[in-house]
Amino acid sequence: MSRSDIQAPEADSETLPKQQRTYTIGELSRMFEVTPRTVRFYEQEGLLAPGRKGQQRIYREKDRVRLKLTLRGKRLGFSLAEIREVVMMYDAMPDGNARQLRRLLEILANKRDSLERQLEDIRLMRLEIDDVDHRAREVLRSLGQKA
Amino acid sequence: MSRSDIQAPEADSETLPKQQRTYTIGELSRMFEVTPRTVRFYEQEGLLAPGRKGQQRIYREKDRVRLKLTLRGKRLGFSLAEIREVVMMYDAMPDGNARQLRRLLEILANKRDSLERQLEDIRLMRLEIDDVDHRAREVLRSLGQKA
DNA sequence: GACGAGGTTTACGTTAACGTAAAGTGCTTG
DNA sequence: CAAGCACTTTACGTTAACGTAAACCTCGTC
Repeated sequence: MSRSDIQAPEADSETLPKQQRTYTIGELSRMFEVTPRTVRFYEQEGLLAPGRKGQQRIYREKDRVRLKLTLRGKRLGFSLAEIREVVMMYDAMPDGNARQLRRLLEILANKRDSLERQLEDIRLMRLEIDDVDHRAREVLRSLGQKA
Repeated sequence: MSRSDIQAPEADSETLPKQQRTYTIGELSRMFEVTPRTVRFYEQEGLLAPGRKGQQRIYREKDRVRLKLTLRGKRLGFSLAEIREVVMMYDAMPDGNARQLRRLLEILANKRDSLERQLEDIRLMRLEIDDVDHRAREVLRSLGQKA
């Protein structure tokens, strides 16, 4: 090992003062089962803002959380633009002027409404699925086959 | 009014034997707040199969329900291909051979899983939103402004 | 019979969210 | 030092889900 004194080696990976853990793009993408391309694309879209060591990206906890939130939003069918709306304003909060904050509250209320609608949609779709399921099983039984 | 005997006029719109009510593409698209283009596109993708009177499309209850289900699926972030998977097999059921039916049950189980994951995602995202909401309100208060 | 309101087909355009390929950089290991 | 990873930038390609425009029918109406 000819590494000099660049930074702490990843020897002790679990016993850190909660502040230092970083990730490479490869680690992150494996962790969430996305490609590096996707991670870079999210950065380009303003959803992530990793640091750099030379030309390499270094991701911190904050970035990992953001990525997690982003992917969760995607699973719910939100666009990256919508996700950014919330995620970024969350960061812009500390220095937040009142207008921005009110705008944020507005957006949050909208998201909440959207989620409620989704809940209802899920409920209904479940009913439909159960219905189709029942019918299918009955037809199967009428064919003399067991479930 | 010089319409002859093409079909029942829409005079009695509520007292029909449950069998005859039809819709034009314009009616449907207004009803669901989508463009006619969208409705035609869904047909092209195999999600709708309206009848024809001459060159005009005529939609029945069945088509309206399909459209409703399709849009619900979209709100939940499913692709048209995924939606078609379920919607079409639902129709293919009556004549269903056992293999098709088992395949359908499989698909349904997957959808159910997907919905459960979404429920969890919604739950988590709600927590996040509430959190951000709280923080924002507190910052606002610290600025001497109410809510 | 001109016309306006709806419908139709055909076809090219657009946006989001990446995929994929090429060519280069930096480290470490045989 | 050659080779091999893992990372980087640049840039063009691709797919889904429509939008948009043009050009055409077909009514009932003025």
